[in-house]
Amino acid sequence: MARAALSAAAVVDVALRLVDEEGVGALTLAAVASRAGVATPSLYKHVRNLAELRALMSARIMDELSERIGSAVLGRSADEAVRALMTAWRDYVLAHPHRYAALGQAPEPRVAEAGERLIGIMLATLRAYDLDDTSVIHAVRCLRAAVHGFAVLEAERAFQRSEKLDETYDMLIRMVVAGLATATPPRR
Amino acid sequence: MARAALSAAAVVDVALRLVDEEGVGALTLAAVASRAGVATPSLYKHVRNLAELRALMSARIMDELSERIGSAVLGRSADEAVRALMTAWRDYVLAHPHRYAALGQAPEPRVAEAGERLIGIMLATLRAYDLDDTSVIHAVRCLRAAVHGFAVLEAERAFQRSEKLDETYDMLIRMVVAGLATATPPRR
DNA sequence: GCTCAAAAGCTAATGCCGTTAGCCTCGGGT
DNA sequence: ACCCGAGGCTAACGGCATTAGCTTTTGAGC
Repeated sequence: MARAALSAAAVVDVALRLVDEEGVGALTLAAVASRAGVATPSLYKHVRNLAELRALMSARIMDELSERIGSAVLGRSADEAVRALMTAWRDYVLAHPHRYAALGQAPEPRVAEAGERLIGIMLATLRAYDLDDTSVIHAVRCLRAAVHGFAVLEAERAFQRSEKLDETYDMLIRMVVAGLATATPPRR
Repeated sequence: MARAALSAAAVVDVALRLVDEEGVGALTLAAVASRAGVATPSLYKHVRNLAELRALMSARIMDELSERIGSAVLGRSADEAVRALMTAWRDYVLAHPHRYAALGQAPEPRVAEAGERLIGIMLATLRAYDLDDTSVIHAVRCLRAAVHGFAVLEAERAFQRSEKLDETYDMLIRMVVAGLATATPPRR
């Protein structure tokens, strides 16, 4: 082995800090290299190209998110678990809005791969409700849609009015919880 | 006036067609210019720069979306109107997935400006429910979150399982409709 | 019909970025 | 003591956005 200064993980670290501080638009190999104290081409020793860096970042973000949500859900079940899940999700987005936005910058297939764990957590959380196999899938998708939609919109400051977003999210949580209670397979 | 060959609107047209066919990643001034049969710098006679082009595209997309949703809601009220609104929204996304994805490429303040009309429609639609002024705002936000979240995820093919997305969306609609029925101001 | 100013096009040039090629240099294993 | 490969570097290319400055067209007013 030679100098162990940098590594793929370290590059991702630097890139994430950069995005946190300056937004997704500032993510450039030149900027990452500069922060890492290295010439731009040197990054290619650790990362295949910009696209791969984005994918690695997305995977890392998904992992962080899954971990937080996973431990938030631990020991709770049913409605309480759903509330904890949704709250933890938003807390993460509020803590790292740019990071969450970066999730949307990688081509979805790769993010999806990294997100399998999170989906697993959601599936497990919803198992408390008596839904048949296909209904759980639909329910997880609805949960994802609601939470992710809110997260994206809040992260990009799309809610303009002065009403408190905390209250809006409370309402969304109640909506989802109520919806899950009455969830039956769609008739069609 | 000189040759009226191009115009800001025409440039936006070309750009939208480009995005429809090749995705948001393909949006480049060079590509737009080539399609318009013009040299790249000529575009600057109609559009200030790439960022402005993106903003104009977003405004146009928002207008299209608002128009379709507006006419879908016409003559309906309450639950039926909400169902029509959500259905029209998704239909638009399915018809132009890349276009919908392009909405997220412009800095939100400008998209928001263009989206005021759509928010107005949603506010009007939800007036049928007996909500106080602040609750309507929260309700509109929840509706936006659910629909937009589903739209984004579907547009970027984030739903992997084989279950029918139509059925998932039915469930989401039922969830939202049920949620609106029981919407009370969050206590806190 | 002629004129001419401005609108709308063009070419050339600049600078940033991603990416590749090829070289140099450590430092750990033999 | 040697060597070899990991990990760094510089140089160079091509694509892109953007700017500067020129040329062409055209329609409005005479």
